[in-house]
Amino acid sequence: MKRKPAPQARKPRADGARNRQLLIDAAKAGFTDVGLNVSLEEIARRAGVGIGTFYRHFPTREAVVEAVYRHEVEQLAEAVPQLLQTSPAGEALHKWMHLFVDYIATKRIIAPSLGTAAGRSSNLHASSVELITNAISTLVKRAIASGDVRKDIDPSDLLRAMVGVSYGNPDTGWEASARRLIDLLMDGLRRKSR
Amino acid sequence: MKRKPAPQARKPRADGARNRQLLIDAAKAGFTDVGLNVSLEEIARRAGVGIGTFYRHFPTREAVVEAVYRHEVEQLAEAVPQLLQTSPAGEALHKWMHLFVDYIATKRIIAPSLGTAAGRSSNLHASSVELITNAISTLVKRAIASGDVRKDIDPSDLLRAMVGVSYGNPDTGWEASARRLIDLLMDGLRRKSR
DNA sequence: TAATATACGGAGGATCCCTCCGTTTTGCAA
DNA sequence: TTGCAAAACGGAGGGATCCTCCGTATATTA
Repeated sequence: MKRKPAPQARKPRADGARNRQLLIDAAKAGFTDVGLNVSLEEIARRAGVGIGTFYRHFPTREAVVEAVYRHEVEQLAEAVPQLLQTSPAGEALHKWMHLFVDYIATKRIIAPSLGTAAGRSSNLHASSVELITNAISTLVKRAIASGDVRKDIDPSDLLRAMVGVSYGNPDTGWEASARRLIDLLMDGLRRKSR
Repeated sequence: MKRKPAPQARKPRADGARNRQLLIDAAKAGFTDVGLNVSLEEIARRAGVGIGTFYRHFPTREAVVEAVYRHEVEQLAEAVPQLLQTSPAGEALHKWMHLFVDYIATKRIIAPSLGTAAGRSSNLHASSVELITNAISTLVKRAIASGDVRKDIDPSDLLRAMVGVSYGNPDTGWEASARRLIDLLMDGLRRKSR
């Protein structure tokens, strides 16, 4: 029987957190540069850490893929307040839509590996859908309130349009095309319905 | 400068063709038994050939995956005339629908690896869609002509229904469920609209 | 049957996966 | 500050896999 006189956990070590982030960044770079099958040792090499460190943070390849994806979604969500602070609402929405293209770009690469270990992956999917929906809803509301875009915009429709713009396309050159269409979409949004 | 006095190629060696087929069968078995990541050496072992022979037939893992898929589709197409010869048209259609479940079963496994080497894979997809569409159209037409099924059946709808039955389902037990639904579907088809 | 194009088989070097453990660093308390 | 223990680091190394290369065996043709 053990007492637990000090349930207060120790503060997580700074190097641990730093290396974890380095690994996630290196993994994303590796996926986009080399492909979904980058060797885990190369990811560790890019991050400047030993292979042992890699495996302590991510016990399986799946784990690092999931971490990269989760980080992408979080970035998308966290960008919202920051964009709203530094740009007018309409411009914030526009910039965010371009961030979304980045997000889709990496998602297209790692998607085949995301669903592999079924089960809890559906949780991941559900929570990411929610985060993204909230993000775009907030941005649209603010842009409507500030008069930057027309009033009759359903955030879900806009989201679907962006997904369609990014997914329905052929493999090569989809990204440039998606960005052009996003700009077009934004022009349309700005035509106020008065 | 070389002449080409005898453009007639030599007949392909029998052992080569045989081993190629053995490898495709072994690969399919390996994918379903072990998973998409079976080692290529195990596939060669199952086929009873050396690893060198494997690589001569399939230079990459992708190549063998594609060959397995192509073979599945071909089997589906080739089954049509044979079924029509040995069974009444309605039964032929019913049997073929069950073959289709087998096809989906392996497709579900290897699909993540099919799109990997983009580009010509779209050709593969297009041609397989065509083969399958032709197959089911032929069967439906014959079954209608023989009076085995009702007249108002659109082969494309039927195909979509079968895909939906097989794909919309959860991971475990989908196959049994799909087969039950297929039988149900067939019962519905047999109710003549007169 | 002889000749030769074709296919076979597997050894071996390179790479990758993952574990294990001695060493180093960091946070906390004295 | 200093000392200590928890936490993290790094990389050697065994096992598995990938893929090439080349000597040997076999089918086809004449």
